[in-house]
Formats: sequence, C-alpha cells, structure tokens
Amino acid sequence: MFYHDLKLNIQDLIRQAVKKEIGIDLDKIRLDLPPSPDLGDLSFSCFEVAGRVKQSPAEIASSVASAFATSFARGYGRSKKASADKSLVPRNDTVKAQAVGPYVNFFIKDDVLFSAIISAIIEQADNVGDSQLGQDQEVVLEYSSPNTNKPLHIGHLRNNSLGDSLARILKSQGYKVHKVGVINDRGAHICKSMLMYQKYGQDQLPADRKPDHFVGHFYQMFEQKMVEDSTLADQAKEMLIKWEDGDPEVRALWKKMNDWIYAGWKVTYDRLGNTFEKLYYESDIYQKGKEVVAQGLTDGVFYKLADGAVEINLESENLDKKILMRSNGTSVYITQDLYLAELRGQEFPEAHKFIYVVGMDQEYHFKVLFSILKKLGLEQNFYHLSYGIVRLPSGKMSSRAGTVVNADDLIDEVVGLAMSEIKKRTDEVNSDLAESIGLAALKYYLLHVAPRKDITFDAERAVSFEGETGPYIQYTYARMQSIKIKNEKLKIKNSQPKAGPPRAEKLKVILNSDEREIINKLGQFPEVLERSAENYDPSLMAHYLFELAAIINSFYHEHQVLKAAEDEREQRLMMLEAVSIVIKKGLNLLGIDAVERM
RNA sequence: GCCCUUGUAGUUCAAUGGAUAGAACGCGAGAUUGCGGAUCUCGUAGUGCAGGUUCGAUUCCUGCCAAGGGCACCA
Repeated sequence: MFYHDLKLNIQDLIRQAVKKEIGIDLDKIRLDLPPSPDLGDLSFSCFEVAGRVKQSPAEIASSVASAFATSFARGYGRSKKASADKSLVPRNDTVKAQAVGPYVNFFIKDDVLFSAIISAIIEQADNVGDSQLGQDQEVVLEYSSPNTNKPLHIGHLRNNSLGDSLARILKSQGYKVHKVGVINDRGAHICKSMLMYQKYGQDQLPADRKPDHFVGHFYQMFEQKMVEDSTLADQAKEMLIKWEDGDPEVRALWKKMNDWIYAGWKVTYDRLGNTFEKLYYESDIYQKGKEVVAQGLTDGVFYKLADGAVEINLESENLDKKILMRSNGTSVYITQDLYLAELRGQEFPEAHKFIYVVGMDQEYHFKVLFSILKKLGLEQNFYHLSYGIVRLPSGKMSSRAGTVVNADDLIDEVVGLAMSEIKKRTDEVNSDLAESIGLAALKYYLLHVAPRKDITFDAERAVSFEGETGPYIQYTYARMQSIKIKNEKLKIKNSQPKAGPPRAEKLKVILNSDEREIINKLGQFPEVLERSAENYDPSLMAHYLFELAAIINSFYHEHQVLKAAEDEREQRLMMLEAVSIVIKKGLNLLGIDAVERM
C-alpha cells in the first residue's frame, strides 16, 4: 500500500469517527507531521472541529481517538482485548491513535510505514513525486527576455533559474509546459550600442572576446560618451528611425551585432542547460498590435482621444488610464504584449495558463495587461510570476556605471571558487566537477529564497560546502552513493550473490526514532512538490531538500549502516536508496545535477 | 499625492491561523585511526511600533515607521 492510500484510509476513518462522535461532516481532513517523531507519524488537529461545536479541542481529540480505534478495528479485523488506556487503543496495531491535548496523533506500524514510503519510492524511482494534477493542461511559460545590447546579467540568472525550475516542477505534475522567450532586439537602446560601434568600432570583430561582451562594451561606451556629447541620444533616435525605414546599412549593422549577441548568449544558455521551445523577436511583433487595438475600438473597450491616440480607462479597476496607440499611429510597449497574448492563444489553443516570469518592477504593467486582456474577452488564466532583484553585498548595481555583474563573470566566479574548494581536498583537477558544483551553488542560492523577496548574492556563501547550499546537498548525495558502492564491494568480497535490491517483505523492519523522522520526511516529498507547483515556488523544494540532507547526515553519524546486523543493514540501505532517489529528483527539479562523487 | 511589495537572531533565510517561532552563517565549547570530518553534537540570540479580530496572530484587518518598486503617447 502506498503512503498516499494509507493516508486516505486514515482520513476516511477520522471522518467516520468525527461523524459518529461529534456529529458533523468534515470535507477536507488535514494530516500534519507532528513536531517530533516521538509524537507519532501523522497528526490531526481538532481546533477546526471545536470551532463548529461547543466542545474543547482536547475532548474532541480524545473521543475521536477512541472512536478511530473502534472503526479501525472494524475495518481491519477486530482486536481481542480492549485497552485500559482509553486514549491509546491498540486494538489493531497497524495504526494507533493517541490523543495529546487538542491533537490526535497516529502511530503507524514500522513495517507498514517502511513499505508504504521506502519500498514505494524505490519502486517509483525517477518518477517519485510525479502526479497527474495537471493532466491535459497546457501551460505557456515565458521567461528570460533579454535585450540584445548586452550580455545576460545576474538578474537573468535568477529569472532563468526560476523559469527552468518551474517548468520542471510543473512537468512533474503532469502539465504540458511550453517554454518560450521574448527577445528585445529593437529600440533606441539597441541603437545606442550600434551607434557606438559605427563611430568607434572601426569594423572590428569580437576576435577572442565573447561576442556578447563585445557588443555590451559599446553599449557602456554610449553612457560614457554621452557626458561629452549630449547629441548622441538624438543620433540614436535617428538611427532607430532609419532602422524602422529599413535602411540597408543600419539593418546590416543591426543583424551583424545581434548575431554576435546570439552567439554569445548561446554559450551562456548552454552552460546553464537552458533551452526554449520557441522564441519571439520583438522586431517581428512590435508593430502588430494594431488589429487588437482596432478590435478593441470596435468592441467599445477602447476609445479615441481628440488627437487620434487610443486609450483605455481602467480607473474602475483601481488602475489608471493607459494609452495603447500613439496619436501618430504607432504602438507602445503594452500593445505588443496584447498582440503576443492573442498570438499565443492561437498558437497554443489548448493552453489554459500563461505564466510570465518577469521582475517585480513590471507588476503594474502586468496588472494593466491582464485587465485589458480580460476586457478583450481572453478568458485564459494569466499569471505574472514576479520576483525581487538580486543585489550584491557591495551594494547596488548600476547599468550606467557598468557595475552590473554579467552572468558569465558570475558563473566563472562560482565555478572558480568551487575549483579551489576541490583543490583543498584533492590533487585531482576535475573541471567538470567544479562546473557542476559551481552551478549548483549558484542555482540553489538563487532558488532557495521565495521569488518575491530580494536576494543579496554572496558568492562565497553560495559555494560554501557548509550550511544551506547546493554543494552541501550534492555532498550528501555523493556520500550516500559512496556507501552504496562500498556495500557492493563488500558483497563481492564476501562472495555473496548479487541478489538485486533488497525487498522489504523479507525484512523484519524495526525503526528507531531517527529512522522514523527520515521516513516521514520522505513521505512529505510529493506534497512539497505539489505545493511548489501550486504556488509556483521552487524555494519550497529547495528548503525541503536541505532539511532532508541535514537529517540524513546526522543519521549516519549516530547509526552504522554497513556494520549493522544483516536485517538492519538491508533496511538502512533501502532507506538510503530512497533518500538518494528523492534528493536526486529534487535537485533535478531545481535544475541541479546530482554528482556521484565529489 | 496615490498604488504595490517587503520588514523575523549580528547576518542570510524558514514557519499552509495552531504543539516550545525553525535552520544556516558568525561567535563560544566539543567529537576525528570515520560506512567520505566537505560531517556531526551542544551553547548563544529574534517576530519594526501601536491597536483590532480570534480559544489562539510572524501569518488576517487598521494606523504609524522604515526599505524597495511603480503610477509615460519609455521599454
């Protein structure tokens, strides 16, 4: 029996007990993990029931506990003797109920708990935690959205980590996820770098410089030169007009520089392991919102101002008025998002949910956008996954002052730090391992904070092998693999037959309280994953993995595995196997590799 | 001026209205011929302020204070 079914059974019996003793029907029954393993494996709190009847939670807990035992006995075979202690009724020892104050705590028999959680996880293997919650539901997930005038920066790293992890989490819950990106490849800011290259680039090639950094260098140059020559802003605007007119020379320059950018980005995205199903280029869509505007006018959702500009009044939604088309007939930023939403609605007709992973500074923009889309009759579910900014311990970053940390430098820094940690411990120089650990450090640090909170990124702390970090969790995994390998070697040495994975049915399972704690923690994995998906929040999974890693490290400090008596050893090896599976899967959901050796 | 978000230990983060507010780093003390000490054990210290709702509030509501973001015919 799976843990999930076991819980359903217990919930059902609680429902019956409450009905019988208290006389009310409970719809949902929440089972929590008690604060300490000594208090049981699951608990039901009686406050809510107490609120509905005139009885104290403790009284309710007490009567539910004894009624539970009776109904449990009826359902699972009648026990022979009644217990003297009314709160603890061991009529059937598969599940015992015990009232403690306002709580009913449940104790599950060792072998049942072990089999329901450990054996089940080993059986499910890579599919552990997967569900069909989102079956037949399609999600379009937009993230990254960089500008083609500079390399990816630290903010994109958070954005990409969130987007990529969320995609993995949603997929595990059965959603069909389409990962898409929008490339901001046009506009005055793009012309700034183009103008500088035209003036000062002398047809140079990026040579051995990373080509996106090469382009970004000219963008930074613009800000510096502006100090001396304030006409540069107008020159950039003139260039934009030429670009819009299709001037061959400007277009050629634009294409050349954008190609450099794409080549540079590709290296970064590849390194991060990031891919998109589809990319939308702003240059293709920026003018195409006009049909949407026209339709809105026809439907009376928008109105025209005296000078010909088109506007919508959202004051009834507690928002302001918003211009959607300029008096000269050109569209604004939000117009293209309206168009994109309609376009995606056609391209993904089955999609019911559209998620935009975009920084918190655009919260107002998306409120306005979603409000307009609703008025236009688009009934899909739109969601802005808003996240806070990434700061450095040294202080604020400024694009103008060139103190923005670009993604490549940051990745190099964390990988470099990982490498020096490796060198401290071994003479072996393993650059693949350093890459893996560095990226784990980076991604974990960016994901372990709830999305809407700002992050202060501290590279030293992120790469530290101590504390709540990616490398610590990777270490925990590698250590378990090491024990597993050692066990296999021992078996060979003792010429024992390789009998395949141990089976719980053959074991006499006896659990100590540390093992119960670990097993119950493992049992929570599917719920944590589900909550991460429902809340669009990978940080829940990140914290969970750290907690699991911490208790397993603590465990084999206290208890022997390979030197334990045979049944105990097999039982513990199975438990480690289950923990390995869950940690590997959890790391994967965060976009982090589990390494076999460190 | 208006709107949104965030205020938890020295620092970085947790806590679906419920059991004693948990971790990590730092600091202090300890464990090492160990199934990987890249670990573990113990100690240290906290809910911005004032009200309210509730049996119960870090969580919900109101006001204040502080930080950040937004309110373009910019993107």
